[in-house]
Amino acid sequence: MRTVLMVAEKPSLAQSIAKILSRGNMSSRKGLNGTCSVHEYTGTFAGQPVRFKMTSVCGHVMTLDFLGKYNKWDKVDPAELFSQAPTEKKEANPKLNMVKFLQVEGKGCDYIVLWLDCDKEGENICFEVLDAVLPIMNPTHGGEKTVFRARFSSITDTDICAAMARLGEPDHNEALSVDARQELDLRIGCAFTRFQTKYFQGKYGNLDSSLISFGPCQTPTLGFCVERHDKIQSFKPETYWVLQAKVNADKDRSLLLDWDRVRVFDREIAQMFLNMTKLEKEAQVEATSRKEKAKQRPLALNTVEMLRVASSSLGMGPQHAMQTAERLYTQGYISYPRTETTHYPENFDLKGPLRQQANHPYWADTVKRLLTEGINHPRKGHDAGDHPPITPMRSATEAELGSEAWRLYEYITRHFIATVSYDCKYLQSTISFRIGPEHFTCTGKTVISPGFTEIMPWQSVPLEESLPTCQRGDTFAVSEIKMLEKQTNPPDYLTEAELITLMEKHGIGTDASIPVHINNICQRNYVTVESGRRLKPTNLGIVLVHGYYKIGMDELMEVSFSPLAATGKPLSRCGKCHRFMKYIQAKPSRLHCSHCDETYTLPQNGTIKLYKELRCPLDDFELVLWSSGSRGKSYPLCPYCANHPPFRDMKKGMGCNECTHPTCQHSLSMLGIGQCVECESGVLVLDPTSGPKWKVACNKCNVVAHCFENAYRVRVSADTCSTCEAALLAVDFNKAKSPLPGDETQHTGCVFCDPIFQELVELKHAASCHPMHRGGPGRRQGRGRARGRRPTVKPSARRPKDKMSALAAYFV
DNA sequence: GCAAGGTC
Repeated sequence: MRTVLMVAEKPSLAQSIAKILSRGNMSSRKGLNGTCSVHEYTGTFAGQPVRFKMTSVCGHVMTLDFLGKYNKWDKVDPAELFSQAPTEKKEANPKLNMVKFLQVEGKGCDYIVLWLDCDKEGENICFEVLDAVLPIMNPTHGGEKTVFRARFSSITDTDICAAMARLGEPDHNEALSVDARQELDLRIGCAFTRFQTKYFQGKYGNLDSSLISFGPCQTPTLGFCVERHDKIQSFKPETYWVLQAKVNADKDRSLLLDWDRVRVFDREIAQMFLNMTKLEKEAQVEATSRKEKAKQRPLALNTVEMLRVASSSLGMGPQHAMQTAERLYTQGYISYPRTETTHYPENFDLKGPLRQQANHPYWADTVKRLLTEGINHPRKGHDAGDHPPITPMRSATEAELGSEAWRLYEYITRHFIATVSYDCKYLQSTISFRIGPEHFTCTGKTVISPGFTEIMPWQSVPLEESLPTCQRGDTFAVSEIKMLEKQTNPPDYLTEAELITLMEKHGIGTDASIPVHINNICQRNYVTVESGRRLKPTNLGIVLVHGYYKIGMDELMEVSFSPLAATGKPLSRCGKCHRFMKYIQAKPSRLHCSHCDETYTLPQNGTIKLYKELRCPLDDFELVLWSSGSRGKSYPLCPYCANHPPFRDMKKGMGCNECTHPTCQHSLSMLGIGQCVECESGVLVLDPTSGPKWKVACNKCNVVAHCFENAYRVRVSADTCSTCEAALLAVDFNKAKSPLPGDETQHTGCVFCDPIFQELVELKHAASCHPMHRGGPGRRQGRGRARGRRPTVKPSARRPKDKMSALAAYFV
């Protein structure tokens, strides 16, 4: 007979599930670690009779840590922990000998069914179990499937049986996401903790810097406390004014009325309203209403709510409350105390636990009444698929439990009785008054039936005097009307209960770990617990959190500045997503693609325009035209190439006039004419956008040659000058404006050597006309053919030897 | 000596 090994996440679940699947017909024994049990029974699986072995692990089998040698704080740079230090998986709890236990039980098994909790951590534990067990299980028979995953959402007969009937496979990706989470937690936590601790160690006399920890959960937890502290510190009280009126209800009773305007923040305005009402002798009833309202019974109790109430009403910290609850659970007084669920399964036996309380000295009457008159169905809550809500399982007295455990038990029990009790019903009466032109209201509540508030008296509708019976048109004598000056108050420090709510809302920690994180920030001396279990950050806690904000800077900057995506104007299209990028003019000017979340720096100190919607042939980004002004130079550039140079000999920030692309029409290769007359490495490049005041500009220095004014077309020819190797320019003029001899409108020649062009070219500097920069005798006038390649050949090799003075005269 | 997750 083949054997099916089944593994749950914890011993209690293995037992419950085995009980359901075996219909109570199983034999149980303890495993070798003394903690996990094995429940065995027979049944059918995959159409054959089999033996089932249901057991469990105890949470995670493995834990992630750095290799042992990285434990030496003095010898390891924390930065190494952040990225390079290798990690290894170790047994989470060596005492439990979990791997050995799984292997002993798994040996000789043919199939495995994974009953781990149905969340990511559970999925990860599936693979921890498989790593331990698969190598020692029987070999598979002809590719038959042997690994199964049971997916269930509650521990009920129907759900468990349905899961068994529809087994799937474990999800490796979910498990891997937990591996990633573990590694991030470890690296971030350890690296920053060691860095902070070492940084502050021995620096300040009054600071206990033995351990200054940082973590992805504990630090945000502390952050909430400091945030509240900052709100208190920066609070500026405001004065406001309220009108308060009293009317005579009966002979000896007066009624306090609330002003419909609630309050005003301007004294003179308040005074004006007072003046308008203070001489009135009567308050007139304008309307009355009576509405029946209900205060809902509580949802069934889950861990987080229990911790909240333990803190706020019992003054019991979450860690302590959890320990107490666990003891009550192991002693059989309450059900499993770690659950997110606030919904009882349909077939949950609510009367059983209730009957247990029928003779309790404190609430026997209430319970007996519920049992005889019928219980109310609990409200529909949230089913997280883990465990039923926290429920008292057995009656207990204070003497039996001791004061602390009793108080928690009493609360859990009262809460449970409340969930099967009726809502509290009350009558809300409202009378609307008018005194002069101003409106006032008076409300009163009277309880119709207390419902659950009988067992939870602290939830009672506060006793209020009932309102006099009256109707529209009645009048009451005004006994007093006055103006009260009050002030807005700062919030108080965060209560533990509020912190738990914030953590839950922001997904910091889990129901099981929230108490640990809160405990951590207390133990590390980041916060102290004040009266009413309010958490007041210490100087250390405040300084740390403020420091993190400063490092992040965003928090401070965003107050005054808007993010990139919300700034700038659409200019050119991104080559990746083909959406418009925004041009941010503020220095340093850049283009930002909000879709790709990429920023491209642009050359500074000039203007940027779209360049005819032309695109770079390399990356499809739309080109932009950079210009230093009408008398300066301009060139197209590709935003992507300028930030990611496409060729080896290009540098960041280069435009198309320095691009060595062999065929692109905007490149140096196609528009370059010859070496610069002034600088060593520059090349004069035709600016194709400059007509009709054509320019040739050096792509390195600020030399600009103005030429061929009024030509309607200037092109760089493929031919070169036979004397100086510079590229020839082909120039076209209109007939009317042609400066060419005869009636010529076209001419092709060398810009340096051609006598006809001599009159048509003038050298200037882009930025300055200082004589120092003018070309002249003795200065360097190298130039040469640069087309198709950068002038990598030394200028001197191609410099015409006998033309120095001629060129000097020519260009000045 | 460090994190966070699971469970005892």
